Order: sequence, then structure tokens, then C-alpha cells
Amino acid sequence: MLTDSQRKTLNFIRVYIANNGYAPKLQEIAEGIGIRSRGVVHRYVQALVDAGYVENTLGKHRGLRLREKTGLAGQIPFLGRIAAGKPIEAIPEQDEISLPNFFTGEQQFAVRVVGDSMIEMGILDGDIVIIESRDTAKNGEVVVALIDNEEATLKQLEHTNEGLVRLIPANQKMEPMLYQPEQVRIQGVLVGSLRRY
Amino acid sequence: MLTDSQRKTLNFIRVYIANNGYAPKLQEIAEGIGIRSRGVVHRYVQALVDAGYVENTLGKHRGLRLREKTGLAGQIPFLGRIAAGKPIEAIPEQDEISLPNFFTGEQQFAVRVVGDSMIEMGILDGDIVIIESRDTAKNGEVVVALIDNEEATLKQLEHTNEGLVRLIPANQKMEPMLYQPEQVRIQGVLVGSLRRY
DNA sequence: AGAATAGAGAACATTAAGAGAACTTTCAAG
DNA sequence: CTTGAAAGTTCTCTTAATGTTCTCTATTCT
Repeated sequence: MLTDSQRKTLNFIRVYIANNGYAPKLQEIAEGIGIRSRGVVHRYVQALVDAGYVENTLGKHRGLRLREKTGLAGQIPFLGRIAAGKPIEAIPEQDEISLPNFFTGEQQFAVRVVGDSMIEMGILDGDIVIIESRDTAKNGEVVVALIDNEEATLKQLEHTNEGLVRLIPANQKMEPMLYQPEQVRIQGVLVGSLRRY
Repeated sequence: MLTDSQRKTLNFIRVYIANNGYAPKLQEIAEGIGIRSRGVVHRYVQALVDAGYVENTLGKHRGLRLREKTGLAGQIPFLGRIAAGKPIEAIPEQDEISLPNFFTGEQQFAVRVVGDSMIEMGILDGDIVIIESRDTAKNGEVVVALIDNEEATLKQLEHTNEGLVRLIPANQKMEPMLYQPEQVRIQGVLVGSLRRY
């Protein structure tokens, strides 16, 4: 169980290594977390070593290395934001992503997307999308819709002024389709997506 | 049987831990449930301990732990494949996806992408990408690269025949960039992405 | 009225954070 | 190879923050 300062220290080390490729000096850590004493930093680092997050080559300059902490599955260190042309920018407050907690919600299911119909919204062939089971949706939401009780499709929803339902693919090569409301049954609404390379 | 305030306290602790991965301080609980007195919070927490909902490491900061099963979370029913114009097609071998085990691998970290430079590969502004720490990559892989030891960027990698390194954005509006090999340090390789709507 | 619940806040004990001195080791410039 | 500055290590001391234990007051419900 890390203390606040220890966690802050670990986070700084991770971001530093991601940005520089080598470990920080104690002095740099001190400045990074906003204190002055190298001795104090050393104490925090030692705690991280004891807790298994970090390895230390004793005495060597920049001798810290990150260790794979084999704790709970699905916890991934979150470093911050990456924008082209800048170093990775740390975000205080959040230092880990919990995959189980990332998609929280009631009544969800997952499907694998086949085809390119939503490619312009960044949903590619093979992606897995997380859907929240619902039978209604607002304009603009992306839904899993069942058409004529036989075809399922993932499209953006629009209720037209004429009382019809339009299902809009995110792909210039495809045309939106118009349906009578009773033809279309909404099965759920898109709440997330994930992809593995 | 918990009182209203005790339930409120328990709920706050659950949400806090789910969001942060560690327990709140009494002061934070107090603010969270809208009161001022740490002493009162302590009384509620003690009641939760007595009722078996929570464990406490005496005296330690952030020493609370939930006694609930947290391991089962993160399973989402997997219905199969959805292709426009067909029913959802069940895949017999798999009926659940396990979020904690979705990204398995050594030395991973996550960053939030800022900007549209990879938009044509389905990585949008705000997406979170999972990176596996490595210092080498093959042609075609998407990497976090450190340029001149100061800029970090997410681009597709290509080693040219001339021995140079090309970093290619997935965005027609942006140009690939050529670098000397010693200018570019590879920090990791893209292995996954996730997005929440 | 009496009991249960809620809240404030003082007082105290302990933990955690931080400064900085003193010492040892590493490392790079001569 | 030598040497001195810089880095890592080990301390002691101080302070700030947090958890713990009280007492007191108010409110609600039976």
C-alpha cells in the first residue's frame, strides 16, 4: 500500500522514463514532485523497491528500473496525454486505468464489428464494441438496431421530422436508410469500443 | 442494518476506490458525503467495520479496504459478430469477454491521445491507447517514438532503404517525417485502444 | 420522555512528509 | 590513473496531516 507521496514518485518515474528512455536522478524526482530533499526522495524510492514496483542498482546514477508489478489483472499504468510534438504530459489525480471499471454500467453486452460501415467514427472491422441494452435512443446516438426482426446493424440513429427512422452509416460510400418506426427495434446503444492489434 | 449515513459512507468509499484504486481519507469522505467532522466519519466507518463491510488498518492513512469480492467484475456477455444486413451471429467458442484479461502482456502502459494524427487508423482524439514498452519495432507497427529526446509522438514506423526512419501519421492532412535513426528512440508499440462514449 | 441518529469540533497519538547534514560511491574531465 | 563534483545513501530532527477518541448539541421517531 503506497502513500500519496510514494504514488506521486512512482508516477513521476514512469512518465520520466517514457519521455526520456532512462531513469531520473533523485534530484530530478525531487523537483518533479515539488520537494527539495534528496534524502526524502530516496526514502520514497526505497519504499517503491520494497513494494516491488521498482528495482534499484545500488549506488549507480540513474539506476532505477521499472518492474512489472504482477498484482491485479487489468490494472494498467496511466501516464497521461500524448500529443504530437510534445513530451508525454502527466495528469495528476489519475495514475492507473482499471479495465474492469472502465466500462461500468448495467446491462451491457459486447459484439465484434464486421465491415467498415462505421469507419469514419473510428470503428474498424474487427473492433469490439460495448453496447448498453436499451430500447430507446436519442438522435445522434449509435445503436444496435434490429430491422424487420431479422437483420442487426450498427448505425447512427435519427428520428426524422416525418416520423420515420433513419439509420446512418459512418462511411461516405454507404447510404443512410429510411424505415418505418415499427420496422426498427433498438437493441442497445454504443457506449464503448476496444481493439487489440 | 446500516443507517442512511453509514450507507452513504459505504457507497462513497466504493466509488472512490473504484475510481482511484486506493481508499479515501476521512477528510475526503466527509467532503464526499457533505459533512465537516472527521470524527463523525470515523464513527460511520467504524460501524461499517463492525458490520463487516470494511476492514481498517489501524492508524494508517488510507487504511480502509472493502471486504467484497472485486475479482468477478469486468465480465461482459459476448454475443458474437454484427455485420450490416445480417442477424447477430453467435460465436460458439466464446460467450464472454474478460476485460481484466483483454490486454495481456508485459510492461504495458496507457496514454490518452490528443489530436487527429492517427484518425485514419481509427484512433481518435481522446482515445486511450495501450502501449507495450519496447525499444524496437518492425515496419508498419505503430510506435510511441521519442524524437531528439524531447518530443513524444504516436506514429506508424518505417525503416527506409536509405537507413532512415520515417514516422507516418494516419492523416492525409499531415506529412510523414524523416529522421536519422539516432534521432528517434522507440519507447513502445501500440497493442490496443479503448474508447468510451 | 427516551432512544436512535446525525453532526460539530476539541484533544491527543501516530503516521507521513519534508529539510538538511554527513557520509560513501560513481563518473567524467584532466 | 587521479581527482573532485555530483549522485546516491543514511541519519536525525521537525512539522503537517491524518486517524482516533471524546464530549456536547440538535433532530427525528416511537
